[in-house]
Amino acid sequence: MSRRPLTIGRLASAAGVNLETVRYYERIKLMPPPARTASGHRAYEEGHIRRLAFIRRARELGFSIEQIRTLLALAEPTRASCAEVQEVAQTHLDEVRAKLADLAKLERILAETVARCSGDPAPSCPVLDILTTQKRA
Amino acid sequence: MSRRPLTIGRLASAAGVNLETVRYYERIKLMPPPARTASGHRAYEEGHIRRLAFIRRARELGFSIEQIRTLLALAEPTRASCAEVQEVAQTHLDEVRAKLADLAKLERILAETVARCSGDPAPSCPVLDILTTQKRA
DNA sequence: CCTGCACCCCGTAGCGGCTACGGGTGCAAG
DNA sequence: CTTGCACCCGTAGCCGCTACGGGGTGCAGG
Repeated sequence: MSRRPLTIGRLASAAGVNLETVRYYERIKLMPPPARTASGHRAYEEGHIRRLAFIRRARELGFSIEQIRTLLALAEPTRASCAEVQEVAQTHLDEVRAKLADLAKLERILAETVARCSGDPAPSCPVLDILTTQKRA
Repeated sequence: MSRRPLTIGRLASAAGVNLETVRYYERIKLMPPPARTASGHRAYEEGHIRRLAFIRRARELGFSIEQIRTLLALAEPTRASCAEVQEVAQTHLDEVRAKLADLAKLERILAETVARCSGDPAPSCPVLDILTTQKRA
């Protein structure tokens, strides 16, 4: 119920997004071009906050810009289909799981290797050993 | 024990790295500029393979280019100090663990949400709900 | 000897998803 | 009236490559 004009700065902080990012989203047509004041300043409405907040939460959940484009289209009131949304989300979940597995493997190797470090100013080091060892994927 | 000249293509495949990436590493001074044949082709030596393979393994372990620069300096035979190497690796391990934790949280939220999808062409969808819900970090 | 082809040369632009910079207006409070 | 912030715009930079285009080189087969 704010009466102040919805400038880009206010929109950005209302949605918890960087101001420059809002302009970027407009450039790549993720956000629609808003109305302008006589002097050319952007004038947003409540709906823009909701859209931007949606985008922000989707980004936090790691969805790509293109996936968000799809989700936004599917989120249109007339259009919503849980099955189609589920497909996008499942694809993303699969990608997240793949990255997670990779990162976990990495963590294990690094943790084991670092743990074997003496911490001495010695010339032999397990970390360098693992990087120098001839092993091919 | 190969007698064939070590061209960039051979070096790249010996170390398991893309050819363009080798030239990129040279541009950013991660690989030293090699000797050249009369016609200007790069002529590498065995040492270059070892250095490039080191870089590749470090990249696979997720070290940044700048971290690798440091590791390569510390790996110099005269220079090696396990304590200093350990510090770089520990920093990287901390970063990996932070990403891992974030990604795990993400995975849980996505998995839970997707699991609640009906799969119907219904207008209500848990995935859209979570993106539309007003919650601020 | 000539042709064809793989390999090499170089510089530059593109990817994703922003972020920063620079130089210019608009506008409101003190 | 002046200060100073918020906004305007276009462009370049970040990381770590990858791709593209338009050439030149080197070697094997015919």
